[in-house]
Amino acid sequence: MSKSNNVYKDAYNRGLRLLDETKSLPSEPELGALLGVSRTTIRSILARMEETGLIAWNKRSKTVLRAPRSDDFFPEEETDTLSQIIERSFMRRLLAGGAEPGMQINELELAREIGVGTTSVREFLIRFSRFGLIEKRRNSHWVLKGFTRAFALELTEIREMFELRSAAAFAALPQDSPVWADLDLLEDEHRVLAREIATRFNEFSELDERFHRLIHRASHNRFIVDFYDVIAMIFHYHYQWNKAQERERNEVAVGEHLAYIAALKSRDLGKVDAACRKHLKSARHTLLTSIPDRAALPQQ
Amino acid sequence: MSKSNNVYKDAYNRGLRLLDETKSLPSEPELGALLGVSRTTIRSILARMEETGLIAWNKRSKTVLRAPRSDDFFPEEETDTLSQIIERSFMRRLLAGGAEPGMQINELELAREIGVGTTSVREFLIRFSRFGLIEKRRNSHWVLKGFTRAFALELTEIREMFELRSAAAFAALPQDSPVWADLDLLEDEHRVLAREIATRFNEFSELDERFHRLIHRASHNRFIVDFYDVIAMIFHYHYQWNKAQERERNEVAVGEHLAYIAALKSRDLGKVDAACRKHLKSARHTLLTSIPDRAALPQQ
DNA sequence: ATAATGTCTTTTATCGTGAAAAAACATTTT
DNA sequence: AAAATGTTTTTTCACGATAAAAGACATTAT
Repeated sequence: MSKSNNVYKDAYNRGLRLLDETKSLPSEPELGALLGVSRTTIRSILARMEETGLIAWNKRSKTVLRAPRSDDFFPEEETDTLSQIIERSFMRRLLAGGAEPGMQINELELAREIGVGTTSVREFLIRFSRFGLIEKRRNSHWVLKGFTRAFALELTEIREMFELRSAAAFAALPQDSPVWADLDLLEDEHRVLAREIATRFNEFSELDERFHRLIHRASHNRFIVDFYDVIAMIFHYHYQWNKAQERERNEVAVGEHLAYIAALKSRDLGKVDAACRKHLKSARHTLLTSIPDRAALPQQ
Repeated sequence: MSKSNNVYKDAYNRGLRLLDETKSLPSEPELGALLGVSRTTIRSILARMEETGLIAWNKRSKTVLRAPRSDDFFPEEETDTLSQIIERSFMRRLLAGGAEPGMQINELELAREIGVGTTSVREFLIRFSRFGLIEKRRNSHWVLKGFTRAFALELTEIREMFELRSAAAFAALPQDSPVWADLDLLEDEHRVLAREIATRFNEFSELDERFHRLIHRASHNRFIVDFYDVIAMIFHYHYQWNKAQERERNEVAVGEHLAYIAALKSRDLGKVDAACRKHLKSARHTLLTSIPDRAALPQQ
């Protein structure tokens, strides 16, 4: 089958949304920059839009003829990257239970089960390995280390170390740094969310990630910034499967974020440290309580 | 060409060294455990040893007939992993100069130049990316971030954070922990090396790695332990190309290690912290002085 | 009965191949 | 002349295929 055209389909869908807003589309290079794809892909998109009667296309003129209907869009599942598909499948198995630490991971079996080539699975596993959940045996299989209590503790230990340092660096940033404006915007979003938490509590996870990434960026250290990928991945799946008291948890977290933001704005390192510690402590607690404790298992 | 048989060749070479020591070889499973390969590979090795008249092999009896000659060994370069070959090629280019930050990395070109398939190069780049020297642009090329001063500073910042914590954890380990014996052994090796530093200074780098890995392991944190891979990789290549004052540098470092070891044994956290800081400071200095300062380059 | 050897099956590592997407080059339009 | 469009080339991504290596099963020896 070689390569799927999900880049095209995804960009096409996003392109359809542009049609609502204007009478005519901009130049090809501009569209490319807007949708984050090459001109080659833009031209395929335009060609299809012309075919389906959405636009009239002649060289520079790209006039919108009608608004897109829901059946103009490609189905969501066709716009995913192979690597996203594999990740989702893999995490489902991992969290579905029956995935005991020490268990071995079979590339061929995974590939067959998901219906993709072995190369893609191999590449996924290599990329995934930096999360510390799997490990490779030289010229042999991968071993699942498992999403255990030990894993969560090791992860949060580093997270706390990194975030305390980043927060301190953040508070020390000069007044004219653009991050303060970013922080103000995030603060507003937090305020709005706090007010409407009853109905919009599930929007917190995305806000949470943006907030912590902003702070970590102040470290100016690529290893710290990159480590947030591990945390984000874990929290992403954690949020998906642990829905217990989600509203309450998020409400508390929003409050902690606001206190944390106030501390940062005060630029008082003692206050920043305290607010950061408090939030990280409850984040750790939330994560830990959602992990089944299989303490007695052999763990090599 | 599919797969090279370097596993077999490397294990064969290591197997030849066993012939010097005994009159007859152990069972196949035992040999497998000894050389770290499967029985399938062991049997190929035995078959060849029989063919070349090194042993007489009949079921359980594997009698050594003669000592191996130098032409019995496979040439060194045939025993390397593909991934080692690619890494070496890649690092040579990176350090040879002309590799400016921001430069793009072409998988196909690399593959052609090294004479391997693109898959292997891709997998190498994915694995290598965790070192923070390269970065992938979404469905496009890789970008070289470069072995810059900024990189070295970010690397050492994390290293210091992790090692101070590990050293403290180490010093807090109970007296009956086996690490103290390991530490004693390493101390002896340091003493011996200190005495013969004039001629054996180039053996330091390997000892250095073993020492620091022992300390990091005390953290019981996979992220800390794994991070040492980044440091080890950088120092490995750094040692290879910066030979200026190698003897003096290593002599100083051995001394610092001995002081560091003494501090650990004292279990006095203040002393440990001081000795660790002192050593890390000079390690950082050594690394920084060997990096050409191309500060003015755009660095995205 | 345990542990080795002998044989067969499965999995991993690597390549060449081809379609999707990007990038480079050439031509036209404003 | 600058910026767009049109065309061609190159690179990335993903697959199936194949030899090396691992692993499983069957048989034999202690």
